[in-house]
Amino acid sequence: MGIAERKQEEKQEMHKRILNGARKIFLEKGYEKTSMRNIAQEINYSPGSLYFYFRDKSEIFHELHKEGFRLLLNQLKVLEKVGDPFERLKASGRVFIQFAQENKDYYNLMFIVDEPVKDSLPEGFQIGEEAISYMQGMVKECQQKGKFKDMDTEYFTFLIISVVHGICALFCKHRNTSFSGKTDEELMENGYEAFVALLEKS
Amino acid sequence: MGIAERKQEEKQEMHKRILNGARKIFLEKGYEKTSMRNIAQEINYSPGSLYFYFRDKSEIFHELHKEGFRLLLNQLKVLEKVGDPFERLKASGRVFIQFAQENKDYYNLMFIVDEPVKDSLPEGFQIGEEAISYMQGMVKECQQKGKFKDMDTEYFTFLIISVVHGICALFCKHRNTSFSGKTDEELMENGYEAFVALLEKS
DNA sequence: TTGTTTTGTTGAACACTGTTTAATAATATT
DNA sequence: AATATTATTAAACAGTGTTCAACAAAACAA
Repeated sequence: MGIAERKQEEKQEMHKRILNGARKIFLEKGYEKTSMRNIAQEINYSPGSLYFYFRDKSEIFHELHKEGFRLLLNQLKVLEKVGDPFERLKASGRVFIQFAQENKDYYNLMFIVDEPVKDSLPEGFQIGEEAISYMQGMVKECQQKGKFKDMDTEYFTFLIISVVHGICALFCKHRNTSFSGKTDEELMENGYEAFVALLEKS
Repeated sequence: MGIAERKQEEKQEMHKRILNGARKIFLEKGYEKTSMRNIAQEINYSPGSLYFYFRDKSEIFHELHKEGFRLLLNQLKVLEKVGDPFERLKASGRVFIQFAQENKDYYNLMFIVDEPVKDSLPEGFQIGEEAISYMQGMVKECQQKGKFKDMDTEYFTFLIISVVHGICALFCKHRNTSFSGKTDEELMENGYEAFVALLEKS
């Protein structure tokens, strides 16, 4: 069955080619302002053909959604070596914020834009749940070492996620231009360090 | 000039009528899924007529955007009587979170949806800046009373805003379903209280 | 009360959108 | 070589925001 095999490979190549074109346009113009015709034109295809490879526009988007999660998780992975859970926790936040800074559009696609959430939760959320239990695990480790002892694990985890996401979300929406002189990056990093300082006192 | 006066009043009435129809549809279906034709139909008008009163769809939206801010500020206003700045600060966060819970769609319009941000900042942002300096004032008051003494005022203010917004943003996007059993409201309130606990230790 | 100008309102049109589909071309199977 | 499968396309459909020429209504001037 060499032919069917080659066929499948060709199909996968086309799949990739569409995704590459779509990624470029999506990250350039955002979800709403990207049209199927834009994507098709980018790779010199007819708009209708896209529907041979993807059910609809949101399916293309979700593929990139997952891509973003893989990217982020890879960056978080290097922290596995950090032995002390509190240090690892603090560093995770920094990595997360850095990811948002360097991949603002991905961050938007992953955590803010909600257009194609629709009915069935996208697979990205499965990874999202993993990420949450990963965080919760770290918090628990910290607590076993005496940190945040009087805190409820779940609520505290939720708080930490909220802090980091809040910082990134404000950044992604440029909702933080009202602070004198300081750049977005300064605000984010020092705002986070202020939180770390609170944690350290706890 | 009694006639011109009446004319202006009539125009304002039409303005309001459009806004009322638009509010209903916007809060029902969100920004993207609301069309000018939807709004026109709601008030039995022709779509083109809307453009006699508003430059475009986003201008209608911004009017409601401002409306949301006025609503929120009114709710925050009752806290003026709270003498102790730290108590006032803590209560402000609770009020803010409650506002998001009770006006999820407004919150989306005000702080998350970015479709019509476009070029010139909407007037809502002027109010936003006021809100920020209001927060910063509270933090300063706290610091004068000995709280958060070793913290940078601006970064610390930014952190507080990030925490509260993060909690609300996760809620508005239903990105917090991965916590066992707990309802959204429980998570938000107890997550925030966990933060308050951190502040109190500081 | 005329005629004129200003103010509102409308339907039709334009250029776009996501998506479907019938026709067609290209390829694989028999 | 004939048939069946797979891939591609242009055209069409119903929707979008927005513009505009035509038209009606009211206000003003004579």
